[in-house]
Amino acid sequence: MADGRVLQAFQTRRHDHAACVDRAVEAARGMCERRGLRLTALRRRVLELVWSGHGPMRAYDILDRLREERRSAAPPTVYRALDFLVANGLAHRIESLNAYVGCGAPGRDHVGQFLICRACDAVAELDDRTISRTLADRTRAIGFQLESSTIEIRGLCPACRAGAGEPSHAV
Amino acid sequence: MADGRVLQAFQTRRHDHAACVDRAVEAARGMCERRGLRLTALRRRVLELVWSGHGPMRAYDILDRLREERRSAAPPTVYRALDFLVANGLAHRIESLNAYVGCGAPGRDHVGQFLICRACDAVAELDDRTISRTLADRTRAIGFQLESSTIEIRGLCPACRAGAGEPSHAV
DNA sequence: TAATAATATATTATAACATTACATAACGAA
DNA sequence: TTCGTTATGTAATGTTATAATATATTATTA
Repeated sequence: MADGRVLQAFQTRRHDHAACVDRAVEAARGMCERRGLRLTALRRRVLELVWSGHGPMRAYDILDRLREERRSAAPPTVYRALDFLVANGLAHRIESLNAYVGCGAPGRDHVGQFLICRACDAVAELDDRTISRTLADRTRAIGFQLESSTIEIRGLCPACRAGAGEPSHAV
Repeated sequence: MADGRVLQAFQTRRHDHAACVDRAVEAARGMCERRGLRLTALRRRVLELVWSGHGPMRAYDILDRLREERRSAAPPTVYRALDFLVANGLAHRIESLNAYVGCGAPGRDHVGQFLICRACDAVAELDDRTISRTLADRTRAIGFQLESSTIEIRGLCPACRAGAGEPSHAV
């Protein structure tokens, strides 16, 4: 009943974030190789920037960072790279924020369910089968054919809810 | 188990849409009166424009229509009216479309779950307690405190799924 | 009913988000 | 190498949304 998983959990303040980024890039490299996709330097760099925190990154924030290294960067540069990442399951777009997060389980077929902490700005990604099955069942019950879904939940993450102590955060 | 309701169903092609608009305006008037809110001419007109179809209306489309009658209309004019309508439960914003729909059950306390037909552009609004309870249960299970949610489902409505015949549409 | 306070709207400007269109460059297969 | 494909550069513009300030309208109450 309660299968499905937390694909990207809330992180503690002092986790090794460089390792998160490395893991994401490594996973992306493997996935692209297997599928014959080109993880170009630009796409790889945008992926790193998307992963520069565990919080949502906006396109123009990424663009600003990119420009520091690549004079030619312009809006299409970053939007094209983001489109590639999203199309191939390496990142997700958060509609309610016009922003992007790295995918915690690239390659795994899933619909994302996102928990967004309003206090620390971190995002966790779920693939909870109970939720997706319920949505499928209930929409089918009224004759609607589900093709894709946007599930974005705002609230307080466990650490921020506890208040002080060891809050998780967006890095 | 399957309580909750369809707050705004998909409509048939030939339903009396003027009656939908009238009903929405009448409900809004009653609700504003009970709560001491001012349903000004502008807000009422924007509500009518939001309801001019059963599909999502974008702010600048509303603005264009409004300008035909009110020379002074500018972006803040329509955004302020939309903010009022959304804040008071008379309309909902569809995040994944940057657009707005009239609420099918103003006054009723509910979280919206939206079914958006990609073929005819119509939107149905659910308040399915099985879905909302599942979301609450599953997020609580991982320690997250849910405050609000965005649930937007894309796919095919019953009529468009059937193909020909009597497709529903956005009016 | 005139003064006042609160709310709503007008107006101008600009911020924030995203795409179009076309040129050039890099890559990869024949 | 040539050619076709894919990726990136470049300029302009389209779309969505808000800031800031002024004015008008409405409601209250002295």
